[in-house]
Amino acid sequence: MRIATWNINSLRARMPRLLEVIDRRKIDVVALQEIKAKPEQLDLSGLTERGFEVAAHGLNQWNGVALASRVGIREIRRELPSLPAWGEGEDAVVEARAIGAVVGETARDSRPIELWSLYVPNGRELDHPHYPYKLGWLEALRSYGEARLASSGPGEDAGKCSATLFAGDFNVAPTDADVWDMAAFEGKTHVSAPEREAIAAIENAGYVDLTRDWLDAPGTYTYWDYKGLKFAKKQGMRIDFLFGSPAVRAATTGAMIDLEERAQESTSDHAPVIVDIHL
DNA sequence: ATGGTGGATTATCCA
Repeated sequence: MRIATWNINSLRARMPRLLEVIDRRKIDVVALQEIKAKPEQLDLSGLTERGFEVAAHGLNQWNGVALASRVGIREIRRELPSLPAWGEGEDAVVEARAIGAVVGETARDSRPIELWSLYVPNGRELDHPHYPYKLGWLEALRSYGEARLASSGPGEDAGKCSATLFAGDFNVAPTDADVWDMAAFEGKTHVSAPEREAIAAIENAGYVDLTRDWLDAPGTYTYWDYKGLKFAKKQGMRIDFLFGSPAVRAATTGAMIDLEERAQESTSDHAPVIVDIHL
């Protein structure tokens, strides 16, 4: 099963590109972020013609996530537990920045995976209220991930429960090698110690970055700002990840970042990140 | 020091 995660920066603007990536890379399941649309605004015919089931979740024009699978969607989970709300008083909402689904119980793949498409809040500035919101959001993710592993003891269906995958745009570069120039990020979000500690806590809970071992580091990034020809100058950041539980990690046979796609005209500022998993 | 680009929505906001 080939699983991709892609911050697509508008699913409506980018549907032709998504279909081309799916066809060229033979993607079975894709987690999308920044779909920038409400589910009812989407024309999904290109995906359904290819045998995909789609689940989308979005509240406004800039966040919003989706999952598309052609190995089946058995069950949809619309929100992670205990995500913090953003906003004041009556306007406070739990933003649509996570959608989960259990996918992949087919003849080819003997065990299903609980897969989450995540858009971790950006944080904006270190002194902005969105920054502690981001840290709280990551802590809620860690807590859920830890509970998932703890609940899958040997007594009860351990293999099934522990096949968990958190895929998406984490808006954190976990190490200095994951940004093109640390000096350019002094005093900025995405590289601060608390953000990196929040990612490390998810790793310490038992989740593994499935791509790191398969990449040529440094300089293998997933995001390059549209501004200033950053892709041509190889000035990017690695902020898009698939974090797998031990069962998923053991079943991973390869990974790549689709730099070909990022080089196309009219594509997202993020590249698709792709892993092969054989459970 | 500012603005550089792009999307959705419509002159700003967000990334």
